[in-house]
Amino acid sequence: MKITLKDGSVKEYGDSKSVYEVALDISEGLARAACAGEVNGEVVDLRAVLDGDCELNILTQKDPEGIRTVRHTCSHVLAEAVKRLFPNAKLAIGPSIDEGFYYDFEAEPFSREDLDRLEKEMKKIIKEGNRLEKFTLPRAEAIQFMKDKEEPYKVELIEDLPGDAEISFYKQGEGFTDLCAGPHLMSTKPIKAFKLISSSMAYWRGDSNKAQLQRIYGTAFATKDELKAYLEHLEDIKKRDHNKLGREMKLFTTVDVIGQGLPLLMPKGAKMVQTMQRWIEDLEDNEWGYIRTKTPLMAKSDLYKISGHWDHYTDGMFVLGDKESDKEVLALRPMTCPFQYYVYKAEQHSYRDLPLRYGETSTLFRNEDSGEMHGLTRVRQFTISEGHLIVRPDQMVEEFKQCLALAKHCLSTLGVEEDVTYHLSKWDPDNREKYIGEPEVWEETQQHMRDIMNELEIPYTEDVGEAAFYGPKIDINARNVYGKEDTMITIQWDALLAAQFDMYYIDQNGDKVRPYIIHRTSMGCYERTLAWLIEKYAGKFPTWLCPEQVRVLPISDKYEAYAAEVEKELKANGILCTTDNRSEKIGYKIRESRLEKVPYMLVVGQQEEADKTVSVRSRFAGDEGVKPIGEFIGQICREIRTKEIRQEEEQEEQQKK
RNA sequence: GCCGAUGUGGCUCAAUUGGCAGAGCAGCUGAUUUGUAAUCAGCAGGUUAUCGGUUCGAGUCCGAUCAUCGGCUCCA
Repeated sequence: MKITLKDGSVKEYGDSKSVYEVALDISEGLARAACAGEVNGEVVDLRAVLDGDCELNILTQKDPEGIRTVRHTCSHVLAEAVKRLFPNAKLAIGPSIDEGFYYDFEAEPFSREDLDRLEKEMKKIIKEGNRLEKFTLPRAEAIQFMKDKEEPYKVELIEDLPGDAEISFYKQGEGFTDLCAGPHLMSTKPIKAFKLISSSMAYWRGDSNKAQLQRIYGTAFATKDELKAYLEHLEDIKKRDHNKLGREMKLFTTVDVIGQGLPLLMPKGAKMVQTMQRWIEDLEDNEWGYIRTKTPLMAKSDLYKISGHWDHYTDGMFVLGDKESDKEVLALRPMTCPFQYYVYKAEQHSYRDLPLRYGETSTLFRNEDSGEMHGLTRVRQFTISEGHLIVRPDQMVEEFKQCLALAKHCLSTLGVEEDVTYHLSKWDPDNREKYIGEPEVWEETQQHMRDIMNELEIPYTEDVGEAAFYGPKIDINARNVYGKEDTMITIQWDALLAAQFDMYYIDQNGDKVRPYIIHRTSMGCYERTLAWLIEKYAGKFPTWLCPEQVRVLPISDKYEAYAAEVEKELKANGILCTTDNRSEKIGYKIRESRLEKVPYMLVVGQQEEADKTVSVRSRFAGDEGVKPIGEFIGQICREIRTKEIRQEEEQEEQQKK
């Protein structure tokens, strides 16, 4: 047998070699191999060639499916190691995931030392290099097989499979056999580089009423270098974690006695939020036809009873007073919708008035479960660029599109347009009590939203059961540094709540007609967006967002007066500016300014004072030379006005000791 | 909410088996007056998250509370 690999290299095997042996040989060199090759002069997919004989797909570890297979096999090696060291552990499930794999066990919690021991045992197993052999059993026999092994979770898994299913197993050497659909490597040997990352608790089948299992996370790569790079990458992204960097940069903090999920924005963080808020409010009002409202942060329970939140959402609300009593009960608002509806209802509206686009910078309160709080991304109080559009049905599609366009504009201005995914969040027809309204309305609305997305050529996924209780929505999600997704922006289609609140307009014929409503945000909530920006830019924000845009650095106190003059002139132009008047060397001041990621430093000394110039040093280009003050002001004002995102200088960051 | 880990000056971290809470950076004071990533010296700063317990003695051991972090979404 002669195999020509994609890279042109040729491998020859004697006829006595089985396909298994050939495949194994190639799989050992997976990093170099390719999944397509030539066998005896004919181009074939090696997967297909080998499938028939031993089921294993030959894949390169570089192709995503290949490395998945390696990781999946690695999770079974972990399972074997756990059974060797902790014979009483029960096996649950062990899939490969985006950046690695995990396996759930019923066992005592694993410590880091346990993980280290398990890693050693896994290395041993890999060295033994046992062949993985697949076999199948009819369902009844499979159940008995796992019963004999005293693996109740596996029994449960098999019991959930259809009655006529052939259940597949992998025998991994003499000591260990696991239930698995495959595919797997044919041997444990090609696992060249792996690492157990962490352990934690997970519920059996993700259900908090079911057993608590111990989950071990790990990862595997084709080569040791790739693993090393990945682990370094993990260290690296920790440095831009908003929860660490945001505190270091004094953007926010938390205080024990204030409480969970209630971060304090420090002056620099507050300034950034103010910058964004002013931008969004002016943008919406001046360019996108919005009008502003300012409504209360709390209301009587009566309001939430009308909106449906009292029935659907009380667990998530802060209720002031005794819910059971007859006395007046207030609740902090978890959303602004009904408040703005009453603004609408306070006047009578003609069809000519519509659409009405109400915007509000609105602070909301949501009583998240105590374990859910995280930095600035999951909090109990937050402020959102919220808005509700009251729209005639015939205007709905166009207005919805405009909301998407505004959201995209905000994202691209912030420089994060490429980092998001779009999701059509649908209702769940099998869980109807969670939603109000008729199935036909839901299906029709969802189809409208599909049409809009397709017309705008925005790629999106459809997520069942993620809708609001009153309507489907488009969610725009972003990943944090750890790859976890959060919703940044949401635009919701609501054909139902207007009836709930008896909202109407008068049409051409003088009849009362129900409007439709769009609930939307343009750039999401300020706290979460700030967190996202911290991670996106690793704290090196575009100048327009920086809480300190310029720092004036006099060479010595002889030039304090001139520095003050420069600062005054910058501030008169709306530039956020400070002066470092300490009696330190210029190098020290520059170092500190760099570490605090201030975009522009203006060094001033004798020469500058004499010529009325500034010596510009920036985060983007290093030394930008000496310029007249007016020229620098013109340049930075333009950069701020256009919200330019200048390319960062390629320079080794010196680390703080 | 649940499981686990963690909690020592503003920050980063020390403190043998329970035995005098310590350093660097930051801060303050003084000296220095500096030309593009760290000038020198001195001083001050802590009820070891909070509350309780064990002990002659607790940062260290035990319990509770609070907070922070990881996980509870990926389904043989």
